[in-house]
Amino acid sequence: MRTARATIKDVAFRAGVSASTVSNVMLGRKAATPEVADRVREAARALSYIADRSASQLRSGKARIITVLVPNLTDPFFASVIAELERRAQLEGFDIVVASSNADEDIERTRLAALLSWRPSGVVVVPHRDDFPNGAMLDALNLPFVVVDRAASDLSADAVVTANHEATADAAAHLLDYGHRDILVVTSTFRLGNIRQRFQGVADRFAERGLPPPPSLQVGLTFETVAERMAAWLAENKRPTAILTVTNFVTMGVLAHLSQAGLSVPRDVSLVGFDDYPWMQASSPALTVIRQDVFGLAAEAWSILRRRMDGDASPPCRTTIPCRLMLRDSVRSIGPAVQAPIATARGPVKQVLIEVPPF
Amino acid sequence: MRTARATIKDVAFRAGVSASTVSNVMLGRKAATPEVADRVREAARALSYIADRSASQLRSGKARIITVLVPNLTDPFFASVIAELERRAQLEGFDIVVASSNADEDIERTRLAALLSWRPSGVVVVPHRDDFPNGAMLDALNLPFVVVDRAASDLSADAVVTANHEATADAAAHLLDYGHRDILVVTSTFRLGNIRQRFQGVADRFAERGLPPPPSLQVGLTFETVAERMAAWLAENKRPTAILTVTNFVTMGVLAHLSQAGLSVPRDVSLVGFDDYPWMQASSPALTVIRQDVFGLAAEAWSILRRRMDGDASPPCRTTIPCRLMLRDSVRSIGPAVQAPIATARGPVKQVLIEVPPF
DNA sequence: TTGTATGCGTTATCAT
DNA sequence: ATGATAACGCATACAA
Repeated sequence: MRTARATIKDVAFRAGVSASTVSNVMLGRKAATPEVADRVREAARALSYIADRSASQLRSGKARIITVLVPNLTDPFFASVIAELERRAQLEGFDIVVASSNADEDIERTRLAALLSWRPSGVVVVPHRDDFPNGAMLDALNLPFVVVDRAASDLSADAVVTANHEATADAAAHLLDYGHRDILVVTSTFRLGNIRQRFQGVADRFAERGLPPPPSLQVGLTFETVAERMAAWLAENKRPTAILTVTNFVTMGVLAHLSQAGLSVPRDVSLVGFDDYPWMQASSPALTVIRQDVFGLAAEAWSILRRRMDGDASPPCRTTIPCRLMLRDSVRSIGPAVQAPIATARGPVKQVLIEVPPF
Repeated sequence: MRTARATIKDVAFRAGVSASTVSNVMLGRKAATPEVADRVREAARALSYIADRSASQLRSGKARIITVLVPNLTDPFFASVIAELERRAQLEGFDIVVASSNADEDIERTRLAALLSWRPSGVVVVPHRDDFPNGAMLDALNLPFVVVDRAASDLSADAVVTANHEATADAAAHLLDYGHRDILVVTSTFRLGNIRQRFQGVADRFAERGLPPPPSLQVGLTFETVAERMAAWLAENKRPTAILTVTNFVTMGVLAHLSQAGLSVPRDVSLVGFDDYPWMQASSPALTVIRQDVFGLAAEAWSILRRRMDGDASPPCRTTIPCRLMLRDSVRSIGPAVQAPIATARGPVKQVLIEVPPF
């Protein structure tokens, strides 16, 4: 039961017109006699005609494809960015091709090459390293592309990044205001510049208050190592009064360890997490977190891409998207001098539930 | 600084051979003199040649594209399925085009049409309804496709689904064994067959034990409504001793409400969640959950797709992937007669941490 | 307003 | 083993 796919010629034949008329009608490029147009559309419908993109793209040179490359597709941060890009792309008739690099240089290069074979209109990349050596491939093709989330400050490419330094500085101030001095900053790895910035934000705020930088701990990139490293660190060091985690993934790992170790938040230790996903409010207590503006990141990336696709050739630009500290219940006030009582601190921040699209 | 993209002819010219030879060398289809092959590869490298998919596909008729359509890309369940499909596709040189339907019939149809214009080798769909009316489009094209997660039992298409009924029946047995009789089943919506099955699993296990079906609550599809409906229900009904949630999303919402309401798990109410993501272990206490085998679902979907792409024309098949009840700490034993003490119940289930790929 | 002719970049066929 | 040629399905320029 082979059902040969209808081509433009089949439609033309059935409608009793030429292929170019069908093309014009389907694309709405030229005015056609209403009656002819109807016949064409009727024939197309009857044959379930769907234009072949390969042919269309080959001929027109226009792709309407955005390719997205991220380290992995399971991290909710990257998944959210893709979701928002797809939503915007859909509105303007672009399709999204996704690929993951598994944080590997070679895979990243290979995948990028595969994505480029699509002749996409634009590319969005979250590189596995913030110097993005594979970016040269994109530069050489003079192709609109945006680097998201991980971009060295001297990277010569359009970039959209989170206000890492500010965000953690704010969080540090919050912890200091609540009387915390023994703070542990738990990071994934300092090989990533954005992670270094997040630590630096804390250190700088500490310095402003005349304090030495807090200790930091790198727990690596796999979930298993987090609990392990946390346990080892806590065995050798005095337990801090507060922990600041700098990725959603580390936040999960640290919480899992605390839970296993029978430590309660915020009774035994206060916590400020990173990123804001629904589960962080499902957590008991609801977590005080640094909310990255994922929509803002994706929106800006899309906006830049659109500009470049429209021919904008101005120098590379870098946009920094601010975060917001969501005050909830995982930080408790300790010590005598609380500069910012809970009621006040909560004031400016709306305790909205995160909106989740229907599914 | 326009950098014209190198075509196969450019490579051929530079290597001093014909386009056919370049094609043969690049695709490794015919044997070529090693020296010639090297010259071709060298030229290709020098020109950063990447074959144009459109042209290649148009001529060869082979696409190496899998398109995936899901209700939304933010739900971790769908995101995980896509991640695993991408991983497998990558290994065999397929690319993934993704799209979301926003759980809307019309968008689903439109997106499906857009995806089909790629002439994909295969399609994976999580339809917005389990009767999947838009599946006719795929049938008509005689295109390999697999329906995942939501598939009416009489759906005439390859389908991979979770063992919904079994899974919740097991969970119900667990709760009953721990002495719970007042159980509330919180669902998203009974419009979905898989959700109805999940409730039915509980009801049937109750019936086996001579008990009437437990109450159920539909909390809808947006995060806001969950807390609202939960609050309303609890205001009018006696608090159950245990809650069973049947999606990861509902689990989050219920936990968020319990946290807001100051109710502690499992002290005030026991909970069995659905799906198993890292945050469920980060939760305090670690949640007892029904783990859907996302990898299994994706692996089977891929396997079917491969078979169909290889020409298998046997009748549609439906595969049911079993779940696993992960016993952790959110269910407490109540009442006098505990049939299965914690130590025993924990025995067969390894308390492994979920492996998360590096990012 | 509609039709004819051409070519996009590649691969398949066939000839050498 | 390599090359010449044609054709995939469509959109465009131009002719009618």
